[in-house]
Amino acid sequence: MSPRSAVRPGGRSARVQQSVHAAVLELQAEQGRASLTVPQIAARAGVTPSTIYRRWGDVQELLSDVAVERLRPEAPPADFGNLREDLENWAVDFIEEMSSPPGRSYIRDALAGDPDGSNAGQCSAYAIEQVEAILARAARRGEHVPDTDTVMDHVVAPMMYRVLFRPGLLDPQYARDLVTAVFYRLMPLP
Amino acid sequence: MSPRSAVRPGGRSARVQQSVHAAVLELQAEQGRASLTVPQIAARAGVTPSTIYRRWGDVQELLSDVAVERLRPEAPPADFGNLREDLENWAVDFIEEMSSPPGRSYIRDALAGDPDGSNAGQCSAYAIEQVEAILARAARRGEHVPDTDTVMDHVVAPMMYRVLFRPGLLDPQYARDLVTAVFYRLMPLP
DNA sequence: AGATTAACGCAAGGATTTTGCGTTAAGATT
DNA sequence: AATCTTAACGCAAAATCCTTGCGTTAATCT
Repeated sequence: MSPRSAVRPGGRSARVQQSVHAAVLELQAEQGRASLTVPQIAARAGVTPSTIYRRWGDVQELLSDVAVERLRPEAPPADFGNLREDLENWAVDFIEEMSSPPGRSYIRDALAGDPDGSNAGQCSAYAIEQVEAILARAARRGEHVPDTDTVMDHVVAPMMYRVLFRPGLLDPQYARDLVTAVFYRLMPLP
Repeated sequence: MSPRSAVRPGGRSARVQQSVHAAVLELQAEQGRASLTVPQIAARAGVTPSTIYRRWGDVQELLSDVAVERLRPEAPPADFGNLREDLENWAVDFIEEMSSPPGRSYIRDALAGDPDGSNAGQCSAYAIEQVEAILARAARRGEHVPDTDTVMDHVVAPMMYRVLFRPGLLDPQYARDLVTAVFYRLMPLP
């Protein structure tokens, strides 16, 4: 749920949403998100504060809304011709994006202003979508592929756990090692 | 960091912290955490709002402080005599606590009002402490044990990911399956 | 016991949030 | 295309919350 409830999709409402989002991004870049206030965002966006309060409720829900939009993947995962490289490169890109200061900030904002968990669900839906694209492509090639949930549990989840709870233990090699472990697990036992 | 900076540990400061924490828990139980305000908490605790503002900054940091305290394990993991059962039972307890409505609420609060990530770090430190206790006990018995990080990455992280991002996919059997997978991985390959 | 100073209470001033009401314009109907 | 309905907006007043200066209390140190 971007805005508080179903919003008229076009015209003035769309313009307001766009200018408010743009104002948030501008002000975040200028002064960080700690000191953002609704009246300030409203002034920059050219709307009245009450418009923001009625539509988003408070600053956090607005920031959560903006964060989810910025976390949406912009392109399908790159195709390297085989599952292993596809997964490894996607995981490395993912960890680099999510562990960067803005990435971590967006994740925390997305979770913080999300009373019903729908924004968090959208974040995982983005990751699932990307993983499934990689797995489906590999399956079409005839490769043996793990379940989506296996990749989510053992590649995505460990990375996100460290982003949220253990920053400082994150580097591209960690992402590669997690992918390697999934392939190791994929091999048949004696 | 519970309070904003080093706080005098005893006497009046300790009483204020205790009564404020108690007030938060009471009001949370009575009316949920969405409508909590600092003046309301202050009134219930018998202190002035400025005391709370100066010590915790805002409602979120206070809630984060309270949440971390409630997430602290109360006892060391139960001893069933072998690693497998110790881990399985601990993981089941963990998932039940973390996926319950209050558990999820505390985790989200702990993350939300935590500008520098220290409260989040404390949460993972609690889990690490419990896991290490289980592993050390098994090692003393002479059992073959996985690394702490392996358990954190492939048991704790997937559970926490689902708690935060995919509620509805959580049950005790999932916790057991994650532990099973770690043991499967522990077996030597041909 | 006395000195030092962190933490608290009070109260004023400033900023933010809420709310009622009139107006605008998006989407539906004919 | 003109009209109707009502969601969304702007404005402004009122309520609430947050900040801050200053005097007081009491925890800690010597």
